[in-house]
Amino acid sequence: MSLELSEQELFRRKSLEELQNAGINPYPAELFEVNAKTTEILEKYPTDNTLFQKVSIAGRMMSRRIMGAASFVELQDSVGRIQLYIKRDDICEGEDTSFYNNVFKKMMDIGDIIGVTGYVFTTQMGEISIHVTELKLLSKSLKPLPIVKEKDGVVYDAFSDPEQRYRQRYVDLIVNEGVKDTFIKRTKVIQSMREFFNAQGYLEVETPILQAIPGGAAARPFSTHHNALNIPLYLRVANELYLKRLIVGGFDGVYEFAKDFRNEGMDRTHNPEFTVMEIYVAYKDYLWMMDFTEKMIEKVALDLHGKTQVLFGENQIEFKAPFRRVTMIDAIKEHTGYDIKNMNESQILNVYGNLGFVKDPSKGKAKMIDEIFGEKCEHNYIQPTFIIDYPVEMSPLCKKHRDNPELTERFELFVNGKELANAYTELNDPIDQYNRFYDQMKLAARGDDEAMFIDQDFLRALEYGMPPTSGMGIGIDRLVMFMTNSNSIQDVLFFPQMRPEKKAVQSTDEEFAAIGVPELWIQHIRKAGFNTLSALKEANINKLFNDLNGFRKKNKLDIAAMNLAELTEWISKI
RNA sequence: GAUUAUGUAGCUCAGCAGGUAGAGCACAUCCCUUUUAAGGAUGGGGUCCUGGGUUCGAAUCCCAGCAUGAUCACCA
Repeated sequence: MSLELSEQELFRRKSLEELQNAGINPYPAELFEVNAKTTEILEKYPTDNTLFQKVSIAGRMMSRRIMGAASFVELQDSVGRIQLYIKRDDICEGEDTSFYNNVFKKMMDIGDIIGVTGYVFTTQMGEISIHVTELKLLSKSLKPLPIVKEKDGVVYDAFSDPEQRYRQRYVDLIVNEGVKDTFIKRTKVIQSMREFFNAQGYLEVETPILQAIPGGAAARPFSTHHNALNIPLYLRVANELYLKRLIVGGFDGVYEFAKDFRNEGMDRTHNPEFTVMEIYVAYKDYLWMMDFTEKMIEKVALDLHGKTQVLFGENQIEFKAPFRRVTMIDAIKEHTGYDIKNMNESQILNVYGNLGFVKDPSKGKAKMIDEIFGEKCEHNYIQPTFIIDYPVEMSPLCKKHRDNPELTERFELFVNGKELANAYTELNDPIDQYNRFYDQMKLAARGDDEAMFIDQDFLRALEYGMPPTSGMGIGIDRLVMFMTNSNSIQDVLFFPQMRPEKKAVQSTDEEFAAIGVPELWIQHIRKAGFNTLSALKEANINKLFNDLNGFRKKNKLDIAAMNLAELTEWISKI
């Protein structure tokens, strides 16, 4: 990024000054009365063209075509765009045409926010437009916007650089069609789910983000430090253990839309902070929760799209309940041919090896089964599918299966080959829970760095008694990706995590002046590439001398040539 | 973290057998009273990501770094 203002930015700053000199406040304080939206006009006017004959509307000027004494402007408000027809004699008073010729044509630019009043009509080309009778500048734009044009669905000169789109999301939202809609849909997804939960009387709650023991999921946490208590604290990786404490406390159902934080890799489907909805309902089991989950997702699809089929990439996903249910063992049998039912650890190790995995003694039975599933099965489940009944070691917070103590009552929902939701019949036997935590410690000792810590207070809560409960967590970012046909998590987060932007350092004018650089030279020295005093000092003085005078000559600067003595004098003062 | 691609004007991109840096849009000036991504004419605008190296000469070739994307690893 250049430190200097571009020519276009300089023009706009000059226009700003000229506006002020002309007595026009480029940033007026008073409200601007708006009585219509662009899309509302475009929808209603064709059916009744007596409407909108005294319309007042505000937004951003996105394009401008000046045809002599008349101009066409595209005005963009929060919902859409409409064309304005601006005629010199209609916005000027009497013979004085300066408002049109100077203020509108010269001092205003694409990107400025304006308010207009006028009446709606249809142009000869058949486009519904506003014939402007009054025009007011509401906010001057000093940075030129990227100009994106579109005709018949073809976009020209799209603003597409991901770095700029994500770092400057505001620009992305202004110029790229459809970006706003994705985020509106994101909010609708959450609203739809909230309605679904509230209708059944479940309580939305908030639980700690800063946790002394980061529990509830096997993941590496971010750590921080609390000064007053002088203890380490962690950003939560899950809120599960807190929500279950609330079920112990006597709520029938609690849920939270939670930001979780995991200190792991970033890619198209992972951001360090992400949103998860977790819900826990007393006196239910995972079979009930499957019904509940598929109904919830069906409702979300209907609320967003009015139908249950949603296009994702090349796949048409059918979210109509009920979803298919497959046990993990059947899934592995189906996709590898191996029936691992009733196998012990060494038998599974064999299968694991046969399937081409590298044997690793730190990996327990469950971890191997999980890898086999992840590698061989997961990607096959394009249509929503519940995978159920996971091995017990993989699920330390989940109740053992009612029919088979090797398994747990757990399901994960897969869509388009990706995990979307995860749920259990929750473990509420405190002794069993203690033993499972203990097993996790042993796994940790074997080298599994994702094994969980023991949360003593959570065990204490279970000792008081937790009703049979089912809990479910669902990744909101992923759900939104599916519902908006977004290929990347960065497209459904307003501000995805990025590496910090490089900040170019620059010495101030005062610092340059302090070593004796004449005011006239300061900006030219910067422009010639010497932004800091230390850059001057480090440069070879003869090269510096040549560079600066070369710059002067090349740019035909109307200032005296630099002499070497003068230059040496500056450098000596740094 | 690994591999790889990309980084040139405000935006989108050409240029790269090494020899004065280009286009479209945007911008400026002038002309034009209803245009439809674009009315006409003329013009200005560049640390070719950064730093080294090779060379008489580097946007172009080599090395390192930075940023971004993709793939993989990591992520139940």
